[in-house]
Parts: sequence; C-alpha cells; structure tokens
Amino acid sequence: MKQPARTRFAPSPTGYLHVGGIRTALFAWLVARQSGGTFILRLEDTDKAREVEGSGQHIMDSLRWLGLTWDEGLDVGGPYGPYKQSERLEIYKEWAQKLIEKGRAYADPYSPEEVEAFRKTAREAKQPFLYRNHRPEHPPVWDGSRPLRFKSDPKAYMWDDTIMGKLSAGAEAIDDFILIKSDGYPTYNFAHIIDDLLMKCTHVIRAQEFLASVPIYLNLYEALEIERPILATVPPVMGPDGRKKLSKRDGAKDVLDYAKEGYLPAAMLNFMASLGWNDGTEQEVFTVPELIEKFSLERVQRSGARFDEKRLLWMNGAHIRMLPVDELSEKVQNYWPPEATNSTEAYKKQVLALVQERLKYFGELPDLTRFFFMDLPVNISLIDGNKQLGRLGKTELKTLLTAAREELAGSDFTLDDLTNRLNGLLERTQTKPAVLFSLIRIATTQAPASPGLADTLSVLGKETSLRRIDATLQAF
RNA sequence: GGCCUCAUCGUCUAACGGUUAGGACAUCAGGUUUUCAUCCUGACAAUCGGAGUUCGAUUCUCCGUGAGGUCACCA
Repeated sequence: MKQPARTRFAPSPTGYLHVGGIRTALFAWLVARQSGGTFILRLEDTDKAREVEGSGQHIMDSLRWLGLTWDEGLDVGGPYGPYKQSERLEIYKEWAQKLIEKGRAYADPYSPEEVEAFRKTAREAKQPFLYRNHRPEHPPVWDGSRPLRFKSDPKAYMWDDTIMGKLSAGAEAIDDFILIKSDGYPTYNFAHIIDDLLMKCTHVIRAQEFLASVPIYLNLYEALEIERPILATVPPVMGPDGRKKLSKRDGAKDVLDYAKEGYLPAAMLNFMASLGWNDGTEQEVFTVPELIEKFSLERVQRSGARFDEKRLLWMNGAHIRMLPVDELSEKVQNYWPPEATNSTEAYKKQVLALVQERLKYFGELPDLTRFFFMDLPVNISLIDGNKQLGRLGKTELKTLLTAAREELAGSDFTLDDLTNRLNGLLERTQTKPAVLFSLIRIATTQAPASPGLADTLSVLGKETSLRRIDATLQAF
C-alpha cells in the first residue's frame, strides 16, 4: 500500500473550469484516493484584477458534479486553513520576511515602466528577459509599496518528475521573480510554495505550462531550506485541431455544460483519464473505482493529447449502457420531454429501458422518446421516403396496414403475443419484415427511428397503437 | 530569438532492443426479422527525416524537422 498522499488542486477564480483543467484535478484526486490520502482544494485568488465573481463557487460546483470531492479546503475547512490565498496574506509576509533576513529578497526599485523598458530592449535584441541582469546594488528597504523580489542563485538543475522523467535546465532559467506584488498580494510563484509546504502536500501535480518555472521553484526551496514535494507535470490537453492548448477562447466548454447536456461524470472522468493515461491493457472503459485502483502517474503519457469529442460521446454511451435502468432513470429525470410529465414513473422506466442502448447523452432523450408520450402528426413522407414502402401503392399499403390492425386488435399486447402475431402476419401476408414492420413501425410512431417493433408496441399499449394505425389509415 | 518539453494509424493509445507494429474512437462495407442504435465480422490506416550503436532499433545516442510551453506586479 502506498503512503497516504496529500494532493491538491489549486485553481484561480478567473472563470469556469474547462475540460482541460479538470484532468489535472482528476489525476491529483486519483493519487489521493488510491493511497487513502487527502485531496485539498485551495483557491489561488491573488490576482484581484482577473478575479471573476462567483467563479469559486462555480468551480466547486463543477468538481462536485464530477465527484472529485475534497477532504480539506474551500467550504469544508481543515487543519491548515484558511484555504483561500487572499486570507493568508500575513503568512506570506512572514515567510517573505525570512527571505529578507537571509538576504534572499529585496525591494524592486524600478517603476513598472522601467522594467518594461528592460524587457523591450531584451526582446528587440531577441534575448530572453532576465531581471537579474538589472539587479540593483543597493535596493531600498522594503516597505510594502514596491514589489519584493527573490534574490535568486542562478545555477543549473537536474530533477525528477514523476511523469516527465529526468529533467534539467540551465542557470539561464533562473531569475529574480516577484514574491510579493506592490498591492500586497503574493504571486503564484511564491504563494503556492508556502501553501504546499504548510498544507503538507506530498505531491505537486500541475499542467505543463509551469514546467519552465520549476527551476525557480527549486531555487526557492533551497533558499527557504525546505524539502520539496514530489513533482509531476501533466502534458497539455490540446484543442481538436491539435494546434494549441485547449482554451476557453477556442471553444473549450465549461464542465457544467456537459452536465447540462446530460453527460455522465464517470464517462467524463474516464475520458479525461484516457487522454494521456492507460493501464497497459486493452481496456478502454473504466469505472471510477477502477480508475482509482489502476491509475498511476508513472504511466501518464509525456506528450499532449487532443480533445476528441466524438470519443467522449462514444464513451458516454458506453457508460450509459453499463448503468442499471433504475439508476439511469434517476439520472435522466430532468431530461424527459415535456409531454412525459403526466406519465407514470413505471411507464417512463419501460421507455428508458428500450432507448438505453441508443442514448449517447441525456439531451437526446426527448427526440428519442417523444412518440411514446404523444401522438405525432401523420407524416406520409416517412412512408414515401422509405426504400421498400415507397414502391408500394396506396391501396397495397392500406390493405397491409388494415390486416395488421386486425391482427393487433386481437393481441393482449404482451411482448410474446405481439412477437407471435407479427411473425404469423409476415407469413400470412407473404411480406418481408422490411415492408410489414416498417409500415407498422412508422404508423405507430411517426418517427424516423424507434426501438424494436414488438417492444415499442408493447410499451405503447393496445389503445394507443390502434389509434395511431387508424390515423395513418385515414391519411391514405 | 533563448530556454524547456514532446513526436506510433485522421484521433486516443499499446509494444523487456527481436511482434505479420496490437487495441479503441472515427470512417467505410457486410451480418443480426424493419428504421436508428447496440452487438458481431471485415476493410482502410501509423513508427517525422537522416546518421550512429547493435546480429537486430518504434524502442538507445546525435543532428535535423515539426509541434507545444515559457521568457508578467497572470496563474
């Protein structure tokens, strides 16, 4: 058994959580759960300007919908709170003070414009911008009105990343970054190091965009004389075109949009996990408990993966099919067409059992089932457009359908009886299923597609079935 | 431009240095008493290029090329 891990997900409240973002949360959650450890949710709200009202709540709603529950953090609290960085400013100041005392932090004497000028010069010279090239010899005393910078100790590093393997970077990757901004808030670069330490996080699992900053974190760990956690860098999730990282701008959807459309959290998690991870077997569909059992950071891919919605759709259908009807029934409650309002739960459940195998997401439920709840207008074009039926004349169709009506009128509409009578009718009328069954199916459903004929008739019941056949007969 | 990372079918991926390079999604074609779907069968389809190491390279090394990330008082 693994040591109980303490992992965290630390989003910033700048908007909704998109599908790329949740994979990082999922991996961290899986690591915590499979080790009997702790999953922490921390809010990195140190940028007042970018903060979006209500997005913290929205993120929590998203995680809860997915079932990525946290043991410590926002809402639930815990021994190392507060879990909102904006409420931890004093803590960061204390640690900043330690660095100042060690001579490893100093006040930035330049104005933003001056720094920008340095940056511009560097860019024009096609050089990377390094603030430390302009490090002041006698910085002013830090009074909080200026940014506080880390006095780095540039050197090369080699380190281990659980996913990426052996990594290295030269001294040029290390710079004097800002610890505390002039507004008193810490930067991510500083705050997360302190929080991960104080919250006793064993793993830092984060997206690849932070990889370039790892050397400065290593430098900071050393300056602080603290042990560093296990580092794991998750490869990026790319947009469908594979051109760039999945982002909201390029249409990455809010996780809760998938909830609304009727996706299953388990399918969503399975799909996200499969983007970059597999267990080495040919298994594709995993339940959440299976993911918890089998996941490992070591088997996570190093390259980026595209978000392929078709695969997600297939996977959702696969998960829907695995569900017991009773469970599925509870989940689709809000997706029935309005016409179903007056139907009994038992009836709806019967309908659901018939469409379960063709349901890809709950949002399709109305289109798939509407005719079970209301008589659709007779649509002769369904017959005319049918390959087999289109060839027959009105008289023939009418004769055939009349015969069917008579036969069905004698049925008790149990599945067995219907099946027998339909088969008998095939023989007696000397027609092919493609003709007879299509005709009855269209007459009784008026829908382009429906479940098996006997099943459908049985659920519709005698009265409704005959009424609809009569309506079709009249239209000929 | 510097630095970092990555590179197998269209897509997600598998393959102790030895396989006819496997599976899944998608697509196409058949089959299962109609349709749609499920299920089954089949087809299509990949190791970025070049050197090197080796009896043997998808796998190891180097050089290209391509892609992504990063170089903020954003995270």
